[in-house]
Amino acid sequence: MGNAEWGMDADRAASDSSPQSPVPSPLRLVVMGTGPFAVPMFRGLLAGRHRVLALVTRLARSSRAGVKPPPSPMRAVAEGHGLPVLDPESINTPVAREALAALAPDLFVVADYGQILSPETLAVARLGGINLHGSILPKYRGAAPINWALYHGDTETGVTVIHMTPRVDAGPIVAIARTPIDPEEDAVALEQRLAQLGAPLVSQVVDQLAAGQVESLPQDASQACGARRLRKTDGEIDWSRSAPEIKNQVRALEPWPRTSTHWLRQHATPLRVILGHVTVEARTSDSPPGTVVAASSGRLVIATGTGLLAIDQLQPAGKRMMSAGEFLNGHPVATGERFGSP
RNA sequence: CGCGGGGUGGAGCAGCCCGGUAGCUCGCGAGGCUCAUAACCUCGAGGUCACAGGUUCGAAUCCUGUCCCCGCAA
Repeated sequence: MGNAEWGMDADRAASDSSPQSPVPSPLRLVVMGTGPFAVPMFRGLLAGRHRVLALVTRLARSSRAGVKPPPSPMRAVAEGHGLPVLDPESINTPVAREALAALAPDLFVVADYGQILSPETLAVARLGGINLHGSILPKYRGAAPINWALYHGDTETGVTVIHMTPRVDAGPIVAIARTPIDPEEDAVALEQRLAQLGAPLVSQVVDQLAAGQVESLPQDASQACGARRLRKTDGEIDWSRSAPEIKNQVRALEPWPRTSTHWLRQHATPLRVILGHVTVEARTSDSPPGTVVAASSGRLVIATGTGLLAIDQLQPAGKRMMSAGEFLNGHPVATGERFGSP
């Protein structure tokens, strides 16, 4: 359901060249993507038999004065293939739509792009658009599905390809793939894996579209939940949460905004530290949340609301990520001191 | 010219404001203690104090410039 129109369009596309041929005509694709999540999919399409006309990506802004922004991975791939790159401030202006229409695309293939396509923009492509999303929809609709899955301690996730509709991430499901989450996996690693998982899925769906053989399922809206964009403040540790919850937070918020707290040291201003790898301790303690219960022999252990959390790696403000041992060599943390918000 | 922190033996830091022969916690080497040890004790090696210039009798420390790292902000 929901693909009747598609099927007719795709049939027509196939019959344009050779009505009886088992190999339908290649589609004219415009890929939209910005982050690393979209790269494997992009490479897969470039290697496939369909025609990639252009990349649409978000405008690269300089992050620091006098320093060039790091080249976006998607842009680099496109330039490597001599593809045109469009980076409109907004994809939904008449000007941007004209530029897209000039390419006469059959299909938009979108992943980790950063802008929401209006119905008018979506209509520029003959078959509309498909989107690769980093969750098992309808769970975690929105900007940060991978992060929120980790944050909530999910043990399974996946990728979903949907037919794009005006409602964000709410379109009918065309393909889905699942994968278990490793308890130690962080958002960067999981995103890489999901990107790899999604790439062949997208190519397969594009092939099916070309052949007019797409089946889709509407999402069960009653099961939907959101995955809103991350905020800086999501990275602040509330030590009254449990040790496993804080560990999930640390895993989820890489590479941004990361998870941080402050060493509330005596006779000095609080020192902000970002947490790297942490371990949930089997022991428990009666100390109030945020209290240092061990700070020697290379081990830094903090009491949480439920359970103890060992900080294995941390990065003091202005410094690099270092082991707890290194940190303790230069910073006289004492048991009984507190970590928390200043 | 967005704001801020920092570059000191292999690691992490102090010293800098109030210039005067380099210190702490580790690591490393040798020896000792010990049934034994990542524990403890003693001794030791190892430093262009980011780089360049300036001020000074004398600069890690003050001044100027350069390079690099990081946090915030986008």
